[in-house]
Amino acid sequence: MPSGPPIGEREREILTAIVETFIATGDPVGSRTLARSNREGLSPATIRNVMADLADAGYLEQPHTSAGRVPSSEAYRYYVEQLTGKASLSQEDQGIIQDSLHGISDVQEFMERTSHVLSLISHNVGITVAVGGPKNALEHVYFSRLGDQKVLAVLVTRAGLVRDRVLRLDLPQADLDAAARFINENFRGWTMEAMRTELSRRLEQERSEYDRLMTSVEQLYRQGALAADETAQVVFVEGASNLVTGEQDRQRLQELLHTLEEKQKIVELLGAYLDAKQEAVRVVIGLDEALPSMRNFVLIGAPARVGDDVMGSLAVIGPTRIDYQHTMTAVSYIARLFDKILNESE
Amino acid sequence: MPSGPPIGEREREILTAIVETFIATGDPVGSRTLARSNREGLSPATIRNVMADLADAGYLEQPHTSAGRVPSSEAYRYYVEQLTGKASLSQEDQGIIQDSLHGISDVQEFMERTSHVLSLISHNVGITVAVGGPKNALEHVYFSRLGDQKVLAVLVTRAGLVRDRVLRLDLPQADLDAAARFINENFRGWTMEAMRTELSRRLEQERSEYDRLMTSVEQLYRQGALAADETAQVVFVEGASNLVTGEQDRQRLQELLHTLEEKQKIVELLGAYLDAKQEAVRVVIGLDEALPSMRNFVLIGAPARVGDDVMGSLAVIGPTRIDYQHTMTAVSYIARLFDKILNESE
DNA sequence: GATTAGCATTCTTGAGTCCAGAGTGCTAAA
DNA sequence: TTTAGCACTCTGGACTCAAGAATGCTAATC
Repeated sequence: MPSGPPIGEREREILTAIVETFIATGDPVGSRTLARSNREGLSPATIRNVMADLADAGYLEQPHTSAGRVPSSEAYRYYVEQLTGKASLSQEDQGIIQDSLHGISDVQEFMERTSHVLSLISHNVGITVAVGGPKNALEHVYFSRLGDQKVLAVLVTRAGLVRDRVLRLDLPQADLDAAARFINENFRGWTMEAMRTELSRRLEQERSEYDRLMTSVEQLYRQGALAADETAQVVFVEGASNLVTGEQDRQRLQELLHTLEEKQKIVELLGAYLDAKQEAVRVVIGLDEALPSMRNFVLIGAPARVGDDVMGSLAVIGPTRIDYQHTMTAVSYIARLFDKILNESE
Repeated sequence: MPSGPPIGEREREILTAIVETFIATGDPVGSRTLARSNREGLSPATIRNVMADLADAGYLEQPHTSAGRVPSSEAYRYYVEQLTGKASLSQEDQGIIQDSLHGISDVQEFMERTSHVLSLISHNVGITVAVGGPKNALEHVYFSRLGDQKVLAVLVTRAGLVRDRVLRLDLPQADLDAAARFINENFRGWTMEAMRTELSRRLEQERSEYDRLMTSVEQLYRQGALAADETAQVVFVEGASNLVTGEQDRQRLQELLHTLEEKQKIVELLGAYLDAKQEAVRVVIGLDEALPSMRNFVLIGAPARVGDDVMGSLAVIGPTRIDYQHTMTAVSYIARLFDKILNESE
């Protein structure tokens, strides 16, 4: 689809104008409208010619014969690419962000609020994911006997993520302490994955010569005290109601909202598109490959990092008709803030 | 509105039939339709007379002159009241519930899944709230130094709720341990509210003779390590997308979804209507008094308790046109299951 | 050769009309 | 007390119609 002759200056300008007008109004844009708002006084006819070329090249689409043109995914990609990225956030937006995120030192709390803030200032869906996957480094564990048969297991990752669970176990506190000490001394700094593998190996190997300690550890392990699978990720999705205005088709709206409720899918989506390596804001146009219900939607996201550690991702999901410049600026601003605020305390 | 002559047997029967037909079809129901499905062969005309009476008494409303009748809130209340409550859950639903909730010992996890299950089997919005308010009894606290300037504070309530926060503080682990010991020894079993009051009193009083211990405690206190305000409640809302089908008005749908995103409002709503004392399932018809956007919506909820402790609430929110019998049965079933499963381990 | 004016043509959209269908209320008969 | 009959009301879908917005093409113009 992204074929055809290379785009010249005039084509570029007109394409940009079309994208911007369409984003602003939502209506297919015609040659006449365009001619009016054009700086150089090009006539509608000329513009029509250019538009025909752009359509041939796959940048424009026509809902029906006598409607204006609508940008294709390819057009949005092109548009985003040529954005300068120099824009800065309005005073007002900066205020909203500062007010909500100031003075937070808890990663999860930061992420929860961030998803909210993102949805507020983008008027779309704000999403944050705190990575809780097997790649995380273990900081320490803590076990505490609660009732007759209950044990509280708290697991802290180096990234500052805390996961707690109440297990059904009946072990004296002394044994729990011993088990915690054992794990903390042996596995601090290991990835969850490696820790689990090694632990399971040792449990297997030493099965014959089990002592009290290993019995406790095994029980805790079996009960999932050290679980850190994909499902352990923490996801915040906020602002789904913002989509009601945009999506006309009832059926599709429902599917859309339903998809957003499936946290697991969202994690996969972000995981697939936002790899941790790349630094800056990333724009993915056309999410339907990953999620069919997300046709005509885009993802604008950035990794959330503190220093060199990736703690998760921040993103906005919205229709292709989203305000790219503004949203990109906001996402990038918050991503930087994330680093800054949480770094202060390191 | 709920006035007029007492309802006789025939009226009762017809009113019930109207409510049930309306719930099933969603269309205003007319005398003709009703006459067809009526056991005793009453003629449309007779039914019309009864309907006129019921309308006078405030049980029926008319969208416009020549449409059928629609049940009023009063009619739903009456309908719910005369439900036998004897119905039992289908095998299939029981299966779904058991599969999702089996073997969970963590209150929060149970609640999270429950909200999902409730939305699944009611085809509406499932809501659970774990009480985290000031009335909760403290079980114990635990502090752990994380990094240079970070402290993890874990607070466990007697109800089994765990709340963790990372604070920005720089205290050696020894001091943290001392502070935790102090709080655990002095305040275990106190309500959060009482604990906070007493603590703040002592801090005030002994300000002059501060020792190392009290300094640590004060710092922790100030940083919110012991916070347990309303906002600390944990709320799970699931299945909002189910409302898309039901609500026709775009504007209202948006408001509705927006309201459901405001967790705080939801907590208040449940708090206002589901007082902990009453045992069984409660049905509240007409939520617009509390939340204007919830006109034409009902709440079907029950307290979530383990033994005598109230841990929160379970509820379904849906349109007045909800399947009352089924939803009530489901809510009550899960409420009992909650007690049963979590009690096993006490 | 690039640009533009002119024009026939296509397609959407909203307004207006019309009619069948469903339901009501009332009166009079059973 | 119940029911049949009937005039009347209101909605909603089908249809038509005209205005408006765009287009593509051809021929004239710079």
